[in-house]
Amino acid sequence: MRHAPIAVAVSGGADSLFALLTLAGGGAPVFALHGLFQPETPALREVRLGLAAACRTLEVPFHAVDLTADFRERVVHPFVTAYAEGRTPNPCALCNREIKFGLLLDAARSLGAGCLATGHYAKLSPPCGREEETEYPDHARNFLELDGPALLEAEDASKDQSYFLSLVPNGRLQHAFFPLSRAHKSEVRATLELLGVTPPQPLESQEVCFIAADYQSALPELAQSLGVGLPGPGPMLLEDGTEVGRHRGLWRHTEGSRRGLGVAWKHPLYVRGKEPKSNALFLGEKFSIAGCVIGELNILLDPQHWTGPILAKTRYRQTPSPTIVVPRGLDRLELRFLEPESPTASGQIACLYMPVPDAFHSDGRPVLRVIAAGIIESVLPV
RNA sequence: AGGGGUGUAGCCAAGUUGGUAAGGCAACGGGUUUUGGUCCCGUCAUUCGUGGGUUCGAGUCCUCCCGCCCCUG
Repeated sequence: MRHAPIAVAVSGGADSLFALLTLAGGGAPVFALHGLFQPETPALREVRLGLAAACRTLEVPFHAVDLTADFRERVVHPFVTAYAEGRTPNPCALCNREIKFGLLLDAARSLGAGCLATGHYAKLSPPCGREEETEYPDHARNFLELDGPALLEAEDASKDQSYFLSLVPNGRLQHAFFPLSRAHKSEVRATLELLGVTPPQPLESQEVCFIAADYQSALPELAQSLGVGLPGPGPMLLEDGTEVGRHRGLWRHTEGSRRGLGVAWKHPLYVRGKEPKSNALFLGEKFSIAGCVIGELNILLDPQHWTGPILAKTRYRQTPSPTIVVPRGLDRLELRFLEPESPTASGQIACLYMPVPDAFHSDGRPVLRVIAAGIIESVLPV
């Protein structure tokens, strides 16, 4: 039986190139798909041409699709709007939902692909277009078969990106494929080196891809180009109401942050909260939060199966920690952390995990499955 | 005007019986990192309001002047 080809999303970086090489070497029909997310600069043009050249060498068809307008509308605009309204957005999570596994996946399928592979470090069980894996015991398989495919943490814990993928709906994950699920970063580098392949974009993608430097210096211009107004300077207040200075815009600060306040105090001052209405920034000592309320939910496993311990992650680099989940109406969840967590902000992503029974990574830690995620609307004080 | 106090880096602030300038904050730089943030590391006073003096040696003692604060009139 003839399988539909697999499209491989190639950004120009090492990880997606490794994904392409892995699949192209596997004998299955593949083609490369390069999404243009931003207006093409000379540097981006170099990346695109480099990818096209690499694909010619590999004898893999290469396609490029222009998604700049959609990216601007669905990722950049909400990003700017969120800051303007006092939230702290997570554009990467939105991009995965809207663009990579939204429009780019659509493009892949309209080009005849059955699946879209990307260079993300995450795991799907079963992977798109493949049989269920047999590496786990029965308990695990029974759990993984519920509402599949199951989105799992990657083998390489330090690179796991399931958090950023957690807003992608089930129906979309069915067509996703992550060749790097078991790869380690060092392996990716070594393989590329061995094959003598140099990624057209040598630097790791980090920070916000559509912002060259830091967001603070780029946001005013972005906002202006999108016609979004950013609030201006306002007071910085201690909790007793003492004004200790002026901030240059609430969007420059986020809850829990310390740096950039410019206020010399007896101890470090942290942002305890913002009040868009009065344009005030509240400062105080370092603090923790007891939980949060999330909306815009993406339920990946029916809550009737949420019978085991649930772990939550409210930021990318955080060990998932035990949480009680309480429904709040029909479309919200309240997370109550068993232990206080460091602060997070509205607009950020909370991702919920459950350990897969009897399933462990090679380093012994349990395999975690993403069961739901949502966007943080408010945080609960300790 | 009189009495008391005080003056150490951008801010706060230690500096012991004089011995050759702690620490915190901020800032800047770097590290970790496909969001923001946290965190970690590094850099940051040849000089202690100013001018003299005592001393082998003074931020630390004496003294002049200057500034600021408080109290009394």
